[in-house]
Amino acid sequence: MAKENYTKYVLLGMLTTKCRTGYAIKQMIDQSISHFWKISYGQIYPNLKRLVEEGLATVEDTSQEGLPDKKEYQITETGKQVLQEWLKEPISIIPTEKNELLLKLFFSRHQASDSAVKQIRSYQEKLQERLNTYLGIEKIIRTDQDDAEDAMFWLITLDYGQRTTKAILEWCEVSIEKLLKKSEE
Amino acid sequence: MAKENYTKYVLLGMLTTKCRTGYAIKQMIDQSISHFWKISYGQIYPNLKRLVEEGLATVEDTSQEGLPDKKEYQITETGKQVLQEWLKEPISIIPTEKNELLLKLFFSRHQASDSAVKQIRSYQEKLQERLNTYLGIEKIIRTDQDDAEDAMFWLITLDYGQRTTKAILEWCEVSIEKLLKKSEE
DNA sequence: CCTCGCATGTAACGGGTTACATGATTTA
DNA sequence: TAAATCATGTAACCCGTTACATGCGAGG
Repeated sequence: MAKENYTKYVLLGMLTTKCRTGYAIKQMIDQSISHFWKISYGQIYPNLKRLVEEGLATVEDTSQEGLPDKKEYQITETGKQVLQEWLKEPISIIPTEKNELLLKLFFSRHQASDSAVKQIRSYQEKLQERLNTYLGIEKIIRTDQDDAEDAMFWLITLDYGQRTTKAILEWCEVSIEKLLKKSEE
Repeated sequence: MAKENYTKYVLLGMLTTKCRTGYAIKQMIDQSISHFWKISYGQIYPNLKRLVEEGLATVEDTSQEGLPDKKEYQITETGKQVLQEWLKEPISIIPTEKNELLLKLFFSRHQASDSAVKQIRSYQEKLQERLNTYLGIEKIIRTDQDDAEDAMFWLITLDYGQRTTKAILEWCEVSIEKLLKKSEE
């Protein structure tokens, strides 16, 4: 029941795009999958090294004029196979995402109603910002013709974010109303 | 920027309900907030101990006939205050939940379309089950008149789960269609 | 001269899961 | 007699975040 090392597959997948360096991968992630998968350099660099050790990628040191040296990674055939096998593997469990707002609401009997309403409102604002970010990402994907082959799948993942965000936004409205009604009584 | 120890507040909150022992808390969580907050004994017991050390709860050893000994916890006044302060504190960030399905879809250009469709279908089934679980929880909440004061808030958190799940279910339908259309071409 | 962008890396720390250990009683 | 329920607890391990360290070059 070993926990899967997803980072490995993220890196492998990213190496199938134009990304070649740890730095570029990080940037790419921030602009594409960051709404459902964040990653830090603390994970990227050690794991890239590991990929090479496992024969799933190769490195090449490149010195650039006027810029710091890079390590350019490339996925190997074995790496591609490992990626494809993982893609086929069915997802075992849908993990439950922890939600601090819901946790607070769950115990909100110990709080004034308007205080709970405030919490939801601030959540709402943040979600609205998030929705805007999604629109930004969508623009990037639709503009960048380099990745036309990938675009469709990327847009599907984006759609997920947009739909769920909208649903939660509606929930915010409804819940605020419920709470206000209650405090009127 | 210290990471908050949410477990502490979960336990504090649970101690405001009928739960008195670590075992009972675990059960309660599994039946109520498990859809947005899971917890294991490995967290519960050490943290209960810590609550007592910090004066947020008290313990009492109880021996029962025919049953193992228990440690009955009770929240203190300080504990209640700490809980209430935390409830008021606005949520800093909405964390991004990691989603394995989206990760796979994002890289699905390296996979046959029907394989991606299979992934979504299996996700769909799991979500359907989850929706059923939510209905089960709803029944428990609506039946159990012990917790009438809490019920409203509990139902609000449930509603969140139901709405988002339905939205994702719709997304599944739409995405499958998109993929099928694509493979027809 | 300072900051930003490019670029790589590590160590400490903290949270959480899993597996293991124990043990009584009831029920099938 | 085996399994399930009640009940508590720990240690190993993994994953990930944060903070820190380094260093060059361009532009303001």
